[in-house]
Amino acid sequence: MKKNTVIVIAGPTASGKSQLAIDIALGVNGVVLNADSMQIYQGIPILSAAPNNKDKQLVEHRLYELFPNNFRGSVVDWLDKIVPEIHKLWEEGKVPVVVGGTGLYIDNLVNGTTPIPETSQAAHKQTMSLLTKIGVQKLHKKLSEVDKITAAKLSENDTTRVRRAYEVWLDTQIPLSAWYKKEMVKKLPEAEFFVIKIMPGQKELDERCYLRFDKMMQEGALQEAEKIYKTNPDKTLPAMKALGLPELLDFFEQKTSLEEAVNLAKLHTRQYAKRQLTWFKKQLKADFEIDHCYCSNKEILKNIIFNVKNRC
RNA sequence: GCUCGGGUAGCUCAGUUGGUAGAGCAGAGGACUGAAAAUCCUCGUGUCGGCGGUUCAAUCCCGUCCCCGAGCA
Repeated sequence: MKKNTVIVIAGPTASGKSQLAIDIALGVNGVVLNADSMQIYQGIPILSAAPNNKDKQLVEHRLYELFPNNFRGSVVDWLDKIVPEIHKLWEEGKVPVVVGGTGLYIDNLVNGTTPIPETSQAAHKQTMSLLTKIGVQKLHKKLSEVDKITAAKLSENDTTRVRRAYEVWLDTQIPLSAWYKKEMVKKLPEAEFFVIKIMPGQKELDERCYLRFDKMMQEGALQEAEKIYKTNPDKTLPAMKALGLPELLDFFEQKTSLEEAVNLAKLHTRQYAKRQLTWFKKQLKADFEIDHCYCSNKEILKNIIFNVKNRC
């Protein structure tokens, strides 16, 4: 295998990614690296399904629980962490096995990032206050005056993207659409990626989503949520959106029963898995695809490792 | 048994001063380049509880029956 190999495992929640990552890492002298936007935060290991001690004993895991949960992280914060980590592993003669369900992160790692500088606090704050003052639709209108192309592409209700586009314009005086014409910058141009997708059918996945949350509850998800609840968290923080956490916080605030919270958490997990499936289907190209959830299948594992060694 | 509510989409409910009805959630599909476990887009025929009556026309008015809830006996 080449020295600059990076194995990437993508797939929806509950598809068995983490298990596959461990099995592959064991087979190729690898180290598992996190590519999940929730598992980068501290204080929610159960709800975010971060690897447990048993997993960590089997094979080394890095880039989990990196930031405090009141930190607003982004793809770039993660890239800044994972890129040096991959270099380090290459030097150690180990294979990085990147695993996670956050398509955007994987996409940026594999295909690169538009070289927009980090937006200033001032631009961010100004946009946020504008947003709360005039609302998304009017902000979208303002955006269309300075960046017609982006505005036309976005729904006038798309808070996240309208905000981002306006912020970039405000900060750089260059429209986002102009930035997108520039060439993407790959942070690991020398890397040889081998992308594995797990793409199970929905029915199979549904059941696993439900079971997954039951298991979380058995492992102490409620206690974890209670700890967060006691810190009186800002619910707009990314980490506070971890599936199940908003629902359990509602329970502690006596807005719902526990049963209802659990049912909703399961539902939302299922809906999320579906969104991931859609994303991976078209947005990410794979070198190897599995059409069922992975449960330590030796044949599949052998096949994958054979393919990796053959190609990389 | 009587009185009052209510029975409308898979669920919670709007609504029609009579011209056969629409939101949220759920469901299906889709988008996605710095909050992505986020954010957003598209898709709505259902004996309007049953049966009669009045009417050109009834889910709406009247009668009656059935079911659910509350109160009174």
